[in-house]
Amino acid sequence: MEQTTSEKILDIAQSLVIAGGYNGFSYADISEAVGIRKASIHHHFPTKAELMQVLVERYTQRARAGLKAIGAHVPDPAGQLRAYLAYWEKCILDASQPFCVCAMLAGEMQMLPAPVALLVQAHFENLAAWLASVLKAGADAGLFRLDKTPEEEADMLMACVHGAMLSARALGNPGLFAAIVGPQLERLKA
Amino acid sequence: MEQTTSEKILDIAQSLVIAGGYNGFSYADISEAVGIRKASIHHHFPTKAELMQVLVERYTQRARAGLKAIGAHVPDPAGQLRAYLAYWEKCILDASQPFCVCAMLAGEMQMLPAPVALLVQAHFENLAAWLASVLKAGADAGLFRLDKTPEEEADMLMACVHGAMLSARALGNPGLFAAIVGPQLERLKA
DNA sequence: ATTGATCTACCTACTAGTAGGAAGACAAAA
DNA sequence: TTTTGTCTTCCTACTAGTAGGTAGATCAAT
Repeated sequence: MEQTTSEKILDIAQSLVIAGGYNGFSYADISEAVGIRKASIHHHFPTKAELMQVLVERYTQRARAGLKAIGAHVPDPAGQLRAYLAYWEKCILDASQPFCVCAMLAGEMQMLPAPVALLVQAHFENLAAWLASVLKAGADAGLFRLDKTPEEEADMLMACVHGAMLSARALGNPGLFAAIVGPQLERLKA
Repeated sequence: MEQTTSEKILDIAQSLVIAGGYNGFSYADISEAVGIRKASIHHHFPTKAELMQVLVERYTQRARAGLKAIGAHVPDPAGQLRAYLAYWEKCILDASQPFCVCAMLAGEMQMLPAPVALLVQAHFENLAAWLASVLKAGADAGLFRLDKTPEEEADMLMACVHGAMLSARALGNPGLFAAIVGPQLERLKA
């Protein structure tokens, strides 16, 4: 076996969350897609809240690892931002993951089980902090010209990324993501 | 009677959509909030899809009227953008309408009844077109310095606004909206 | 012999939606 | 003026289907 049932369940659940959010899928949907009975999913994840907690934990952990990997493999801050944006551009263009799980769930914040909401918030904080650190490094190196503090610029950039995902989806135009986000990177350059 | 039952239903449904999206509320929720039986809601809106269609139609119509009013009452393009952003800033700060209905629904695009999805898309197009027209007017008057075409700059600004709403919600920080969106207006000024 | 994973079968609560009737408003007809 | 009919709104009572979740059995692997 190369992929456990739990992982299959999480993979399917994640794609369902990306498509329709927390209230947009059911155990029956997962059951059908994975090919096991509903009750068997409860064996792996007793409640939907626990399933979502594990799912978001896994997602945010992977995101942290991904950002760390960019930091390790790409030398300059500009390249790091480009790598981050290129990752999402690819995910959206090939429809493999056309939306951020946490951005999706952020819209439903008020209806989420508290532990899940906390994980979503933590992901936003973590992503903003990473962007801020990259922006600061770039500014210190004289590569970026920042109008505001790195933290404020990071919040602005993160919002643009999530908003670009939303626009691409609303207008059914995957290419729009890059069109919106590309110039944001350009204008940072000193 | 100063507000019809239909309007009450739409008002409640709208606040529920803003809180949790299309799949985040039920006729039972509306019933409880309005104080009439479930079946009576079906009298006014036979199906949920029809309810949502009327709701989004009303929302987008009001939005168009609001943008038109800004154009009529505020003379300069910079002031028009400021008025638009100030409107949302107020809505978010006083929590009267902490999210755009269509931005909320855009996340669930794939699960929406087709007629509703079309209305959501139309609202995005309409808002982007208004922003583009204001940006163009400002650029022609020498008030704004645009790096890209007005249409591209409009897409960027719209994404920032929606992303700022999402960040404010995810981080539980209403003030974040203005912090993100304010500098975007600043940097346009020639 | 026990454990983990799966199954069938089921539960309760809730989903959108329907059938049919009661109460009032209003206007036309007696 | 009263009566009749129609329209609107809301109701109780219901349906079929789905939600998340549980109980208990089977079976293969340890």
